[in-house]
Amino acid sequence: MTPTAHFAEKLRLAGLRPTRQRVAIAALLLDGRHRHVTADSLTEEITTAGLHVSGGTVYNTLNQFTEAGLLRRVMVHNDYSLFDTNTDHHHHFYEAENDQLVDIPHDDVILAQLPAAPDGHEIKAVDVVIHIQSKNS
Amino acid sequence: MTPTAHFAEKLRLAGLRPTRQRVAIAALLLDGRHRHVTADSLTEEITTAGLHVSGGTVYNTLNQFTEAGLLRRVMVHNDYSLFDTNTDHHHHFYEAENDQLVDIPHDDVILAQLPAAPDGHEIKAVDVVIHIQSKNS
DNA sequence: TATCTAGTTTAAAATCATTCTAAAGAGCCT
DNA sequence: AGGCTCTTTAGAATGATTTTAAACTAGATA
Repeated sequence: MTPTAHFAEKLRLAGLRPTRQRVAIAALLLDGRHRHVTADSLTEEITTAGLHVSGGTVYNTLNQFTEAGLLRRVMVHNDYSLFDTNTDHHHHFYEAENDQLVDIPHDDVILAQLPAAPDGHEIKAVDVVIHIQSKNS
Repeated sequence: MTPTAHFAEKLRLAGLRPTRQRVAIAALLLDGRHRHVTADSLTEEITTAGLHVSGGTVYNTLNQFTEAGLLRRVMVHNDYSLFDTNTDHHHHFYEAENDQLVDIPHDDVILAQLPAAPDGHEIKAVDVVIHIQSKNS
C-alpha cells in the first residue's frame, strides 16, 4: 500500500473524505511522531514540503481531525490553539515563560481518586496540566 | 471599616493602587463568593451596579488581579478568558456542550503521584480539568 | 468514460476577544 | 496646593479564527 493510500484509508475510517489537502496534512501529522503543532507551524511544514493549503483549510482540517479523534487539543493558554499528535492518554508540563509544552509519560501521574460526574453526566477525559517555572526566577 | 476601605486595603496589600475602578471591581469579585467570570460578564455586572469602567480597564484589572493572586485564570477553551474568584487549590468539571464550568471540592481529586519537574524547574501549579458530557448524547 | 451532486477548497472579507495608543485624569507624597 | 507617576479612557490596532461565495473535486451513477 502506498503511503498516500495508507493515509487515505485512515481518513476514510475516521469518516473524512480523503481529499488531496487532508491526505497531505495527515501524512505530516499522523505518521506516529508525537508532537505539538499550531495552525501556523503546520502551515510552515506544508510550505516546507513544497505544498500549499489555504489558511481556512488548515484550520478546518485541524478541527476536523480533532473532532474525529486523530488529534487532541491541548489547553494551556488562549493565545492560539495547540494540537497534540499523540492521542493516547497522557498529561503535560507547561512552562508559561517560553510557552513550552512537554509530554509527561503516561504512568508518571496517578489519580488515586476522582469525583463522580454530576448527575446525568459522564467523564469523557481528564486533563492534567502541571505548570512549571525555572528555579532561578 | 467601610466596605470601600476594606477593598482598598486588600488592593494595597496586593501591591495595587486602589483606584475607584479597581475598588469597584474588587467589591464585585473579591467578596468571598466563588464564581467564574469573563471580561464580558464582569462588564455586565458593573453596568448593572450602575457604574461604568472602560473595556480596556476591565481587561487590565482582570489581568492585574490574576497577576496579584486575587483571581485565578482557568483554561478550558480558547474562545475567551475565564477567571475564578476562588483562588484556593481546587479543580474543575468542564462541559463543552454548554461551556459550563463547575468546581470540584478540594479533596475529591487525589493525585497519588506526580512526576518530578524537568531539570532546573519547579512545579508552580497543578490543574486538573475533568471533561464531562451528558449521558444521552 | 461522461455526468452529477454533495462535500471541499480557496482567497478574501468578517468576526471578536484582547491589547495598544495617546491624551486626560487621579492617587499620593511633600 | 503642586507635582510626579500611575491609571483610565475611547478608539484604533492586532491577530487568531471563522465565514463567505464561488470554483473545484471525490466518488457514485449512468
